[in-house]
Amino acid sequence: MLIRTSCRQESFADSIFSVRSPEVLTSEFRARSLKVTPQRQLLFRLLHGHTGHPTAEALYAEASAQMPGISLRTVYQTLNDLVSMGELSSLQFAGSSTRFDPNVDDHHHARCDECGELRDVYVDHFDSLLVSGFAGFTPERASIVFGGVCADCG
Amino acid sequence: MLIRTSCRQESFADSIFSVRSPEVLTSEFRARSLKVTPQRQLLFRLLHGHTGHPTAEALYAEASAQMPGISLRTVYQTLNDLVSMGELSSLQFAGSSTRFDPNVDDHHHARCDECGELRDVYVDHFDSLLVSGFAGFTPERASIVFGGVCADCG
DNA sequence: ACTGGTGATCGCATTCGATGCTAATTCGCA
DNA sequence: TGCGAATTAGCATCGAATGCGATCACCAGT
Repeated sequence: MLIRTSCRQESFADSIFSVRSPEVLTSEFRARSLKVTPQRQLLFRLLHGHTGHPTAEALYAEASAQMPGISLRTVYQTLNDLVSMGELSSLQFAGSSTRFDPNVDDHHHARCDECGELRDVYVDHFDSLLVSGFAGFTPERASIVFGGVCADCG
Repeated sequence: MLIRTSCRQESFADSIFSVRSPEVLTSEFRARSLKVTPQRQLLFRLLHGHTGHPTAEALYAEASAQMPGISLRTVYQTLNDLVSMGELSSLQFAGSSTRFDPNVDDHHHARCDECGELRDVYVDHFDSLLVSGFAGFTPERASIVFGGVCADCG
């Protein structure tokens, strides 16, 4: 397949794309009459600065290390809250469990066929695409997933 | 979002995109030492001409009507065989079960946020996209999913 | 500070989609 | 026609995710 790539990644490397700061999330939760418990604060911290695409289980493992006894149920609960507040997005792929994406920027994904590794990619000139077949459908969003092999598996 | 749409759907409406004919699938199965049972023949027929994106359960329901006693297990088995032969593709979305796509043409999808309805769309000028962030990743495939509202739900 | 009320936590049960397993059966080549 | 190999069907199992409910804890208002 033919894909034009740009070198813009250097500029991206400088910025860190993650969920908003624990402080902001705290206010957001309070504003919605949701309580800010130690469990939630821990998850806020874990997510902030997270550049990967962790599963609920992975976050549960990280959280358990710092707070033994925290429940997987609580992790799911908080992640779902964040998703419905738009502070986090969730991704689903065949053959693996839901991944949570702390990057809520407008971006897309590349997924390795071998190991399942997921990386963020940025797409320009999206509006030069020419789409046929909508016929009454009103598009509001688009997400592109590139399949291929990552550097490690190549 | 800004998306250019073309009127090419009229020309597409003339063609029928579905899985290959039962005869072809029969030869394909034989060529791989896979047996062509009545259950499989039935599924070949159901899939051929199918323009939607049925789930395994839906196909099982259709199949059961014509062959009471057929097993859901067998339906999954045959669908998976077809997928690994490249005669069918499978799609997964959050909150719903795997959908099988009899259209193996190069195309993309639009999915209604309300009812989950899925339609095929065709994209031109894909190679005018400018992508950054691959960094070692070798893209081989891309799939675009448009989210929005369909004609019925709008 | 204290306290009441409302939401959260946790762990267990449950759901749902999908697959593993296996005895009995059937396909298809010779 | 017969034999070996693949398939079927049904049940068990699995994994991800959610429902539920008793207990607990945050926090707004006093």
